[in-house]
Amino acid sequence: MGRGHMARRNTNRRVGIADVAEKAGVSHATVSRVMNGNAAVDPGIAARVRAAAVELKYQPNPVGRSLALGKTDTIGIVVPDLANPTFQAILRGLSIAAAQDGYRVLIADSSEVTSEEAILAGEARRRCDGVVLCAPRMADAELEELAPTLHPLVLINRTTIATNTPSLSVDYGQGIQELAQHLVSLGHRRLVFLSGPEHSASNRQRLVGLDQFRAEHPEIELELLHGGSNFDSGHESTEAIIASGATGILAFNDLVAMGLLSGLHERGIRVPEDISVTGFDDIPFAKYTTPPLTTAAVPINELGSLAWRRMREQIQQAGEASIQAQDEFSPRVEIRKSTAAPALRPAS
Amino acid sequence: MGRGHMARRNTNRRVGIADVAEKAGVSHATVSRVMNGNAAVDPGIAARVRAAAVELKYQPNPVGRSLALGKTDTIGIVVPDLANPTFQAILRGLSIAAAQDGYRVLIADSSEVTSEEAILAGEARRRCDGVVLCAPRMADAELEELAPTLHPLVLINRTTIATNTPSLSVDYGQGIQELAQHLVSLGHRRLVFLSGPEHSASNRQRLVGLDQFRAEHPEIELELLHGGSNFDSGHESTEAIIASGATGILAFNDLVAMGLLSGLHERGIRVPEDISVTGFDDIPFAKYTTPPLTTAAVPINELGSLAWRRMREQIQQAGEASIQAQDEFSPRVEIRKSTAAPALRPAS
DNA sequence: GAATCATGAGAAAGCGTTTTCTCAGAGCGT
DNA sequence: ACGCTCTGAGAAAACGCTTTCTCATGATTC
Repeated sequence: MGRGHMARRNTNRRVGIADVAEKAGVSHATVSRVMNGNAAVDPGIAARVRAAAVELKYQPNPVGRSLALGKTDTIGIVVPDLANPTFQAILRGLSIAAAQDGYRVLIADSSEVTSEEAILAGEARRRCDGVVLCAPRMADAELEELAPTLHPLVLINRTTIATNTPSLSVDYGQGIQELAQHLVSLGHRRLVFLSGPEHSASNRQRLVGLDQFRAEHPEIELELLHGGSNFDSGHESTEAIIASGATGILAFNDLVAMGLLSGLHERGIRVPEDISVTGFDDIPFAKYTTPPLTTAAVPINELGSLAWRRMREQIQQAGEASIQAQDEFSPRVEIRKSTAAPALRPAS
Repeated sequence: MGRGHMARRNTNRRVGIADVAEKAGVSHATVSRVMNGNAAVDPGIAARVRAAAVELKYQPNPVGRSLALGKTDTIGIVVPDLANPTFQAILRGLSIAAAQDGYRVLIADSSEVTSEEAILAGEARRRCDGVVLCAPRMADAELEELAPTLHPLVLINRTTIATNTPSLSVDYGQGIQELAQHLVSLGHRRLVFLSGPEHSASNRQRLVGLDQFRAEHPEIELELLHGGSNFDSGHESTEAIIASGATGILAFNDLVAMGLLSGLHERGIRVPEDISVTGFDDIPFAKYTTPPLTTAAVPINELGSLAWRRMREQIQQAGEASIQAQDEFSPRVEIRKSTAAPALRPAS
């Protein structure tokens, strides 16, 4: 009995707009108006409403708002691995920048499972006003197909052919060339590139950069060793690196370099006296390794905040489809102590 | 003209339940039923609906669902600083564990601004089904008052008096005692504790642990130096540490220890030959520093997943208020290479 | 003083779902 | 055959808010 079949629910219910309206003796429309300052409302009434609101500790339900407004004030980010400092930094920069504009970020960790990325991104998009996607291993075709469905979208380290999705990328090809150049100018003649995951887009970029390097430096011996993208894979490559006889090692990234550093240390190989090692990314820890790591610094903190700026641009100009910026960062070689001239030219 | 004043919107509209219903020739109620498998529905009709759904690529709008269901399948986490590996690890563990149960996580970084934490937590709570709160510096009174309003809540490294909010904490007091004990048993007699942020709850715990240690070891000289919680503060303390004349340093955490390590290295002080240094937390990088860091390992990956488990318990037993578990982890001392017997007993 | 206008508040539709309520029709027993 | 129960589908309410529409009231103007 009672008026509605759900009347009972109203006990222990969270305070809603209706409660405020009742207390202030106005309609909920008016409450909404004063809360959002949308239309002109009599100052006296407005004051009464506001008083009622604070007294009841009224806080608008964001889900209701979202449904009515068609926006969630939330953006999603999908990353392949939250354990990677690079993605941690992007997430952090994004979160802080977005927060400044009143947006929150929802995170989706694909745990390196490439096949899940598209699904996660889609789900995130439905819950959020936009998505920033880090999917280094997703196939180009899949990305191309997925991108338009995600629309407010910004890509990290990937680009699409269609020019309407902004992307931020790092010129890994140039960075790795500069690192190689650095080693060569120190006197190294035998290098090895300890490569990253096979299907990683950024690894491919490094590879083409190194091809170019080879073309320009035919005198340099540059070997390629397969590895992964984390500590352990760097550590596991220690023996192979030693066996290679190279004096200069280009590790896929800082994590790999650090794993390698620790492996070499265990084996009693001195860095940089016996072998020079470079990383990539300049994660916060890179300058605290022993020896401090020579690496290619990518402006990791800016990436996140710029990602947000690009996202915001899209959200604001909703509709008016325009060509989006494709930002590319040039890494800057950060010479520290893990590289030096090779001690003696080894017999070749 | 047209039927409603918003009819125009229906162009370029996302496909909704109504579209599926129309295509399948049923009511939207029926579509909902087959999508959720809630009530029995004729297999033939169900098939028709499902076909229509896939053909239109229908994906239910989560905001609509959330409003109707009163849940968002999302939990929030508020952390003081996403740059800290400890919180990164908690976030990661939480995110992965929650994802396994179909939940997502929304992140709120308070950027160390204690006064924002309560607000952020409140906002997060309104958007989510629960909140996990890391607020090491929030005043006890404020926490006590805030906790009930956040209800499905799990606290990290904080506890409340009211026994109905689960909390996960690390026994920092015990851990620091064991580290001190370790140094003493190596032969150190002059120690300094390089403390963390003044109002940090976990710092206070370390302090009481050390008081107890002092009581048990009146013969040991234990000085206290004020510091912070990150790399830089550890680095900045280098001179003070050297000046202290101590041979065994208990750093607030691994970050501080690493900063100190690098500062000592720059000054030519050898670790562990001249000075022994310990950290706390055992962040992933701790075993790759040079020398590898002796530290107290907290099961950082478990923290996140256990936080989710406790959260899930609360979400499931919604209503039936029961006493919640207060989990406490005992850190395990991880002896590596940054600690050793002091070279010579310095003149005292 | 009557007609016009501006102001501002309430009624109601709409956002996209789920779920209750209700009722038509089929199947069954007697 | 009649009425009964049962199955299953549609109508409509509900979730909590925003916003359009509408209309009353008081102010303004000729």
